[in-house]
Amino acid sequence: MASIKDVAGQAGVSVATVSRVLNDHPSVSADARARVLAAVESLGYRRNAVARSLRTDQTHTLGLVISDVMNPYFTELARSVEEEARALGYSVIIGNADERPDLQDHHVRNLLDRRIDGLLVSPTDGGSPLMLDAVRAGTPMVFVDRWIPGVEVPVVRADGLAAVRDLVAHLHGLGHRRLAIIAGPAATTTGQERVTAFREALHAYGLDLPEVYIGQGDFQAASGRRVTEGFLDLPEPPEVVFATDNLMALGALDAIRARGLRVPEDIALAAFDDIPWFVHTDPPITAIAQPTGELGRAAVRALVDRIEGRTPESVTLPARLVVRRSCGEPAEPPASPEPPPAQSPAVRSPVRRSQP
Amino acid sequence: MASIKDVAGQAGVSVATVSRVLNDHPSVSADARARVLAAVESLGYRRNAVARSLRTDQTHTLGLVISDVMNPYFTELARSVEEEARALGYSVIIGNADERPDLQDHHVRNLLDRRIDGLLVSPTDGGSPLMLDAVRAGTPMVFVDRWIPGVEVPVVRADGLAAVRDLVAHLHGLGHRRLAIIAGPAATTTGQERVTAFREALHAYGLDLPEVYIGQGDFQAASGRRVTEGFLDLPEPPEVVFATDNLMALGALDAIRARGLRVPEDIALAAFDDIPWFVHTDPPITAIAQPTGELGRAAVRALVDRIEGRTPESVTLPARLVVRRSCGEPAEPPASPEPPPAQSPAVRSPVRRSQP
DNA sequence: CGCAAGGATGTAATCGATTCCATGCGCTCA
DNA sequence: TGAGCGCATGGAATCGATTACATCCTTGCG
Repeated sequence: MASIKDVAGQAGVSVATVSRVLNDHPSVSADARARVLAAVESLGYRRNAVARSLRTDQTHTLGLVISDVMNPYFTELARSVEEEARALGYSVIIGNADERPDLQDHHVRNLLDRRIDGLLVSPTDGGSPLMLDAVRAGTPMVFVDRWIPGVEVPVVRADGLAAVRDLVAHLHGLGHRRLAIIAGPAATTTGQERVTAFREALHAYGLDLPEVYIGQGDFQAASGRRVTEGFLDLPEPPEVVFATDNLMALGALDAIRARGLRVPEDIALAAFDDIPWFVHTDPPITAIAQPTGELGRAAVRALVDRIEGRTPESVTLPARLVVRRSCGEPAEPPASPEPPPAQSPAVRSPVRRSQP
Repeated sequence: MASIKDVAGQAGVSVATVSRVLNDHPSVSADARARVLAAVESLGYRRNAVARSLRTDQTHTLGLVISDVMNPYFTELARSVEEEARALGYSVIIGNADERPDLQDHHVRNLLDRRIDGLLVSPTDGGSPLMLDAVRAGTPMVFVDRWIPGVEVPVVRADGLAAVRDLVAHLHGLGHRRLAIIAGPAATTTGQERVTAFREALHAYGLDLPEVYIGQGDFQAASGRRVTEGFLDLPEPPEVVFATDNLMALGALDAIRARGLRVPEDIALAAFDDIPWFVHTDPPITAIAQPTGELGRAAVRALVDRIEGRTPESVTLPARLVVRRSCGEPAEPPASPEPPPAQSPAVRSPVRRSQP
């Protein structure tokens, strides 16, 4: 492949001049510029990003370590991250951790070795020494969706508190009293928060969240299936299962279907994370929707701010409830719930599909 | 960040020796090796992949340019590609072309600039000059799923011919006679092939595929919706809609639902590409399943073969029909179809997992 | 007319590795 | 005992860019 030297030779100038043309340095004569450009064209020269990165110590690349690519939520996140990064002149290398801390470490190490300019992480666990070291060493980093407490890194995430309250209000309004939850890994912030939010919302209605109604999942479909089977085997099974991510909801649906039970007649189902498919499942699933695209874009902006020397703040965007049929009752007018926290009315707008 | 020089200083040896230790060159005394390793440890040294790549002219990175990340089929493909690549010591940079030739070019250019060792592409169109140049210049390349005719590049793909025949047999057996298809872009091989296969299979049953029953889609959900609406507006609407990818099937389902029609009672639906969600839609969708994971792995192996100097062959794996309820009739025993081409009985075996 | 200012250009150092070549040393073997 | 071999090691070139510094030339102004 042609190098800058070849171009210089062909154009009859020095490599310095070629480099200046390539970087639009002002101090180049029109004549020289034209000759260089011609040479570039005729040789089909393309700048070697590797050499350039070595010299400038910038790769114009962002690393994104995601918990699970097969999860549509993260896929959408990845997509918006790439789009925004591209708009800002960066490329993105995606690492799929598959909810495994060891894989997460593998990718972080790999990305660091490649000298990416900054790292976007949705941590699978409480943070390995490797990641903490990277933060300490000053690697620009931003957490998305999940984060690691006590680490000085901006966090871009959705706040589901109000939406979970709306969900509980909705469920309570439909007459449900025995509500169960499929939790995510305790090592993840989202895993914990969602359970806490759910429990508190229940308390507000004088309801309890007994231990047997808390199933330990891992954000994967199989665990949703397993936990749901456990619920169904209980002497007094719950009336509602709330899966804290979309894959576990899918697993729950599997398990329920396998027993020959119907949703929502025999048992209701709700999920955290809304995805296009939820409109088409049988029945359509009531879910808490995150502003995924917005999150991805905000995360990239924060990271790039950090890379370019500014000091970004954490960003928290609200999630919202999308009511469908999986909890009983056709989706229709709010019928604002009765008792306690009447703040934040349930939003029922259709699922957004376009992007801003 | 510590460099090899720092390590050399700390260990009291030359950089050459450090490099030898790092690359396990045999000619290093146990003593020197130990001192280097200790220095590496104490400095937390990590090899700079950028510098290394510049010198060795290898990045140990594969580029994957995919037509659409939001399509679960491609997501799964990407995942398996990354897994196999990792197993072989390569990283993967994914570029999402979003079915847009310009974006595809952007990514190819970017990846080439980054001097990736090889490129995996599922082309969005007939091939831009850029891509053809790259091939001519000797960039190791492999096409996955789709390909560009006339270009000397190995292709790893699924053959849906037999499965499409099985599908038509199934539909015919259910009494359907007016079958329509939502085609993909004519610029893609898969877009054309699937229509051709469908038409021929229909012919075998003495059926015709009239122009009005061929809708032009673009592999995105919106086009599936639009085309399906067109079909439903016809004086004589089809009895079956066959969407040639899963997103267009989703769009078709949308459109059908929006008219208040039922699947399969009012109109049947089938799709190319099977995805986990099809089990849970209402009704579960009959689809042609590709051995996606296997395709991804085979593609990586072929590409790495090519990179390491061997000369890989193209690989074609069979797709298979998965019957569900969306075409009528509960899914049950094959009930081998009656009339013509009795060859290639519907394959219902589990997905093959072994490699050639 | 002479000198300073500043534009255009080239030379060479540099980034962090890898690797060829030369050197020094200890051994073996004739 | 000395020639020769091979191992361990260091020096220095190299990959392809960027960029500080030096140099030369052209202008403008006093």
